[in-house]
Amino acid sequence: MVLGLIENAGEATPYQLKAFAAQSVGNFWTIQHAQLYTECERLAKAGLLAEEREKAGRRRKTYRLTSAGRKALEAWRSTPTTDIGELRSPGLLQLFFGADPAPLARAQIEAHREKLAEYEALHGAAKDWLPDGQRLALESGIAHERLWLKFWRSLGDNRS
Amino acid sequence: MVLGLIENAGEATPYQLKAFAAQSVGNFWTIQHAQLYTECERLAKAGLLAEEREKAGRRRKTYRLTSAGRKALEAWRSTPTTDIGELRSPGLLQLFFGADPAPLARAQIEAHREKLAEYEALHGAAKDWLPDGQRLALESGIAHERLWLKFWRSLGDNRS
DNA sequence: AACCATACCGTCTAGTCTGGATGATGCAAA
DNA sequence: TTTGCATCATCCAGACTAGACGGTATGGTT
Repeated sequence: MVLGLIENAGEATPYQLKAFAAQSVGNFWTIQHAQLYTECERLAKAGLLAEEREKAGRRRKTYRLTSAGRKALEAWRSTPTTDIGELRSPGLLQLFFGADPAPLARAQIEAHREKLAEYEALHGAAKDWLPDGQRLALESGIAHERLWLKFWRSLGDNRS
Repeated sequence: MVLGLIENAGEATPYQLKAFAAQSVGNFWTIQHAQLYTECERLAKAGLLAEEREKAGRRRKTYRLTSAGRKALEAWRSTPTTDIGELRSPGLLQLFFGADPAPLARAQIEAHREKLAEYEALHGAAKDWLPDGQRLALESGIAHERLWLKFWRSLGDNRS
């Protein structure tokens, strides 16, 4: 993920990566911001990133891909994973263990509705210039949000 | 999750919990088996579980809910979460960062198809006696698998 | 010119979790 | 009796989490 973000950006500080991630890939794959700093260091030590540090002031570290980094990213990208991940929905966990469906459904509907609105706004604004992969990932996110809404609406009192 | 599993089981050793989780909640919420041992200890220390250890042989530790544990579980269960979790699909991540859709789609379709078949077999066998929450969670899993299949089939060469 | 509010940016820590190795016990078949 | 397999528990290094904390730059106010 870090290599991919840096490829997109050309070059970036960890702090910038944090901002990039927050409004794109972060919607379905999150990491802590502190992690970005250690991960960049690790990747630099492994020779996949080149590090350049400001001499004065904030002494920001800027990273860019090395050719080894580009190669590693490309290798990862061209090896289709068969890992399907997991849903990891806290609401589903509560339901699984016997929570009362109606109030849970209300809470989840509200939250998913917000998320869906956010995705749709983004999609409307960006669908024409987003790279294919990013647009497809967003569309997948939208479809999943719609499914969640359908699921939770089918429970409970059907009033929202 | 641990409290919920132990409530279901009445009493259990961490090793048994591992088995219970693997074929139920583990499908959408996984933890490492080593974690079950430390988590049970932690919960026992917090007074939520009672621990009983065999005197001889394997010296297994068996856990059951204390009344405080029952209360904590019930409190968690009756506080609907607004956390919607995240997708965290490695395949989607590759797609997002520009992977070639066709071969990726093939790999994902195959994996999701297997998972769906597993869920459907389980659903067919257990839908009549499973508690509502567990059945609904399973049905939600099935719906998501179908969505994933639809998504990945819409990419690539459409040949599977 | 001194001050202040706010954004920007990076680091740190304790506790938790991961992946997987390691090793021990019990049981049944050869 | 040995051997092999399933059962069961623990351990470790490294990674990650949640969030506190602290420093730096900028522009506006007094």
